[in-house]
Amino acid sequence: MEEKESRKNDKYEKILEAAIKTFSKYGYYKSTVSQIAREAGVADGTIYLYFKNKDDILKNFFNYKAREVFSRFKEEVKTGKDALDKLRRLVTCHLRAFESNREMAIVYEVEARRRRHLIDDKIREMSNMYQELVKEIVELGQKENTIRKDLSVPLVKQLMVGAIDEVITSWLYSSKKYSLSSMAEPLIDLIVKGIGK
Amino acid sequence: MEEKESRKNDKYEKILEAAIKTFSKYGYYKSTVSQIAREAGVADGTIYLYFKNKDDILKNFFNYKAREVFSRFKEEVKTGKDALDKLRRLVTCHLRAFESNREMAIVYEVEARRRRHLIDDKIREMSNMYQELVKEIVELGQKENTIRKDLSVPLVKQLMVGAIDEVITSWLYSSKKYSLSSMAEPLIDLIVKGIGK
Amino acid sequence: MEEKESRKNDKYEKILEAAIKTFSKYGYYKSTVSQIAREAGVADGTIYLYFKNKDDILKNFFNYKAREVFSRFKEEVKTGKDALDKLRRLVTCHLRAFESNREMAIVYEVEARRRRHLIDDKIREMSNMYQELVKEIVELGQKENTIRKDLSVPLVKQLMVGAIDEVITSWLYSSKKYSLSSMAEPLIDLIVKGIGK
Amino acid sequence: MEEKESRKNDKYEKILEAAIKTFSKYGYYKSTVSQIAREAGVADGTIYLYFKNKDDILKNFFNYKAREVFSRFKEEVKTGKDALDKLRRLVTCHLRAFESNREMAIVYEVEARRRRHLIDDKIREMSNMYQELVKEIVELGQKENTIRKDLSVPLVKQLMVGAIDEVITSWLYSSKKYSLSSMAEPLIDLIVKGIGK
DNA sequence: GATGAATGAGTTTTCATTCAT
DNA sequence: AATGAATGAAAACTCATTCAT
Repeated sequence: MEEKESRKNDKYEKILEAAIKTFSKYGYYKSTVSQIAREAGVADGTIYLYFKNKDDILKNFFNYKAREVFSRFKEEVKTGKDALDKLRRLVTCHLRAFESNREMAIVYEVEARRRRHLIDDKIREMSNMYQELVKEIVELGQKENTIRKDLSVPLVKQLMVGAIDEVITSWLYSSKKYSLSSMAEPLIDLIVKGIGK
Repeated sequence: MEEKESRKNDKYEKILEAAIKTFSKYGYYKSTVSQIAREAGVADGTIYLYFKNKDDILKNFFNYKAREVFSRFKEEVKTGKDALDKLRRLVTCHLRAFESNREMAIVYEVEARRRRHLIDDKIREMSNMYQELVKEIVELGQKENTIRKDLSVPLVKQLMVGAIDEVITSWLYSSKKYSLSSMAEPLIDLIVKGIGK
Repeated sequence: MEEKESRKNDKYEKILEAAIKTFSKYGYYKSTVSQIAREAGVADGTIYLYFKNKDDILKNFFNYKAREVFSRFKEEVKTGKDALDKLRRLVTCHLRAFESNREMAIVYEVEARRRRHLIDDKIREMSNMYQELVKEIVELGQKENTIRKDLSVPLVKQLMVGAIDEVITSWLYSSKKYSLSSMAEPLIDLIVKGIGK
Repeated sequence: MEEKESRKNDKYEKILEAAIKTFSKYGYYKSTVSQIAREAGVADGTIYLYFKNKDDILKNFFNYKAREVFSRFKEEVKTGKDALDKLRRLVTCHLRAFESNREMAIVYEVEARRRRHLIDDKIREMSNMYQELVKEIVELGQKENTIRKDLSVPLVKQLMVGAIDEVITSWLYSSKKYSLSSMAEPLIDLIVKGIGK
């Protein structure tokens, strides 16, 4: 039973990994179900035993793959001892996660973040979850008096999320001569202190 | 003669506007050429008199529509009397432009920014052009001593571009109870001073 | 009036020549009306002032261009003093005509001869006209006692027409290191004496 | 297993037969893929499981259908005991084959023979193969002293191929009151002895 | 569960033809 | 007569999805 369960999981994951690989290479619309099946080493029809349809594969990417990564973010934030430490840990962990899984990063950045309105509620919720983390940090920092009080929490959220995404995207399409995680410290410094003198 | 010229332009623009409207509503891939034609009030075949193919419509969006907006940015930056003024003008102008043309904003954010590698050189060039503006401002500010010197110009570029895009995207998918341009001042403040105390 | 007539003819012919050139290069179906118009130096619509439709251009090729050539054949046959002389003249004239107008030859061989059933009666009639010439020669030769009597006239017709066409077609697609008209004498010799000893 | 194999072949052949039927009726260009699918009793898309595209169907006709016929010709020529016997067998076999498969005959004569330059190498090779047979016979006859030596082999080839094709084509578009194979003997007689007295 | 052949709706694109100027 | 922009019907082809084995 246990074994059967894990077998099942095995195929579910294999298809999901294949999909990520394919989506990251050709984009969602130009990827065909057959391509994914071939990449996963299963028959076309098998995909429909694990997913409702093509769209559902993308949705599952978030529920399964991304949720896994995101929960690590949560963990890191929980571990941090104060707001700035939490912030440092979140950004570092985020960049490291995306650096070590480039294909996932591409699918997330290209196919999901920008399509919030088109996609499923689950995905939006996923996206919001991240933003909640940021909110948490900001509010804690304000209590701790390490973060300015005269600022709109949602805006800070947007600044951080936007900056991090842009750093990731730039790295994705660069020739990758630098490591993504090496950007963490300078980025945090910038977010905290600003560009002004 | 004058009239004929404007008529001709008329149809090119009409199709382009219809395409932007359609792309912004359904996304590039889910929009059909027939839909665009109907929206533009022309026959399907007419589209191919003005554009090589569906892809070419998107490319033209940048060359024609976006380039127009971007050159306004350039103008604003040129007008600013110092780095911080230039910065303020750029951000304000950017938010205003996207606020007044929501459909263009969606197509730009969703279909282009995230697809840099897939799309035409012209578009990449377009995208770079913006980043050059930011670079210009930063370097001027460093000379004027209003912007910190211990920072990587590309990273600042990423922070700013990312933050602005995120602010726009959030607004696009919000219920729009606030004006986008009202975000300019607080955003600039944040970028300049940071979140720290 | 006369001049206007000839002007008209001028454009009619120009289009026809352009069509032959185009058809010979790309084949009837892959040639577009626009291509023909461009080649002829007229507007697309102008073609429809001189021809009912695309098909009609092909039909006119036979009525006008080919008929002209074919009437020369008739002339030659009339001039010949006996059956074998007529035969020699016909074959020689035929090969010369097609040699000097390769494009017409291609259109005739490829687009017409093999499509007898698909095409207009006029074309079939055209095609038959040639075969009538052969018949005339054969029957005269039989009277003159220079051509065997124990043979079916239609079959001889087929032998000759088939052989001549094949010689032309082979030449058309050869590297043309030999002249087509040089094949006349050997071919006639073969038709008259056969291959047997 | 055996059955599955034959089933598979079944559909490939069914489509091919349907295509030949359709091509012979309307010509290659006026035949649509949908027509062929309907005729074959399959869905449009199914065609693309067995053939790369419409063109590929025509190419397969030669590789599969015609090659089969042509190899029978080879067999017959091999069987003949001397040049004239080989000749008789070839011509008779050729006419019989085309008589019993009229649709194939039309496609071969109309769509292929005249398009040698446009079509696939395979087809040209096919066409050459036949001409090689003729060459073989002629050269043997010259050794045996039953065929004249003062003649160009390529020209004889053209005479024969041209004549046979013409006899077939004439029959195809006739009301078919005579059998095609009945033309074999008179045709051979003509080729061997010529029309002269 | 797994397969993959078959489906057919849906899409892009072409091009002969028309018609207002 | 001449133009050429506009039309829209028609065609090839793709691919997500189904279902008999």
